[in-house]
Amino acid sequence: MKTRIAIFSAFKTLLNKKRFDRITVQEIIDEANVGRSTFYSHFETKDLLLDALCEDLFYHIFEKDPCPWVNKDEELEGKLSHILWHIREDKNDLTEILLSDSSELFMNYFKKHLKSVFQEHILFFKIDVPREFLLNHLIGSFSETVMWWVKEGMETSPEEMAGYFMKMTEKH
Amino acid sequence: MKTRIAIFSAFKTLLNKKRFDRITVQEIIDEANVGRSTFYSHFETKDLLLDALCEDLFYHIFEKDPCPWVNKDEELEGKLSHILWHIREDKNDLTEILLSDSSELFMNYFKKHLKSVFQEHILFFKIDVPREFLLNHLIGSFSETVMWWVKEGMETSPEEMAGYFMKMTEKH
DNA sequence: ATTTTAGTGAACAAATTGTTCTGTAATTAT
DNA sequence: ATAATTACAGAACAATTTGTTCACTAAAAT
Repeated sequence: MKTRIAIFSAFKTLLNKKRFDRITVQEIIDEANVGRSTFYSHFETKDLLLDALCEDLFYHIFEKDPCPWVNKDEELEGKLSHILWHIREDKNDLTEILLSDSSELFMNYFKKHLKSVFQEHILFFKIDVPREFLLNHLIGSFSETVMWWVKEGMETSPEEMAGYFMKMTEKH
Repeated sequence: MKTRIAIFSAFKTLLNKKRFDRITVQEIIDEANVGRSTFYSHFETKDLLLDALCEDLFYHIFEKDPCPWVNKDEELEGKLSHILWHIREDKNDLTEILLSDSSELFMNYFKKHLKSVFQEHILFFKIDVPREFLLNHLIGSFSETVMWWVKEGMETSPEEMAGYFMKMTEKH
């Protein structure tokens, strides 16, 4: 477990310095102070390391657990600000990574999870466009919202931010 | 010039088969039937080849030239459907590339150009959110719209598609 | 105390990168 | 037509990277 964390940590450090596809396994090994064979016994591939890191980073953010500061019967807007809270509170360098050159890789993972969030609320939107288009639009534009927010330093409060997003896609 | 086209063509072929970062210069050379030194005399790097290809692919789409099917004093919706027309009419395998695993790389380039398009119309939106957020939202969600449209086979007409997009972000 | 389990690091072949060099074909200019 | 210039081929190069294997050591669990 200690090795796994060391590799994750080294990987995150490197992600802040250079693009994912320019990072070599060798560099990760050196940065993590880990034997070559040890790395490969933990992760088959650099890609699978990325997947594992995503899992690790986003696990908390989408947990279904009740959260002290939001009630269970929350509306979409509440759920979204809940997600924003988690991102800001995160202690795993998630926001640093979202500022890196490889942020898209992580956003892709993020979007996959967002799908189920929006799917539950899709029927409340009374806009006359194909449902699949609407879903895609909401996922895409919310993840863009998150990226913008993080880049701006997350000074706007999560609630206000969720409010901005909702304003953009009024239910009519 | 012939060599340049051969390299572009080989690169596009490979992009349909595998991710950008898994494509090697060697493969491009082999596919293009081009000498090693020839490749490097044309493109310093695989990354710069990508840039050049983007330039090539998107040049026509954002050209300012008057277009037969749209008048000059077009509104945003008209401009957007104009862009969609160009994407569908394109004969440079653009849509194939937008379906590839490396589509994000091309969408990033696309977004850069979209900025100026939306900037000219940003003041017409009367939504009470920060202007920079609004701009980011429009660029992001329109590029998501394009991706969705391409993935769906571009069966919806450009005009209708632009209409869907505009419906999502009503000016209030 | 002994048996797993986890980690080290060296060595390996194969592949890739970017450069340099020599030689050849194709243009362009004179 | 001849000469000069430019474009391309392809071999060779050292340096790096990749993924695997092996023999060996440290730590944990039984």
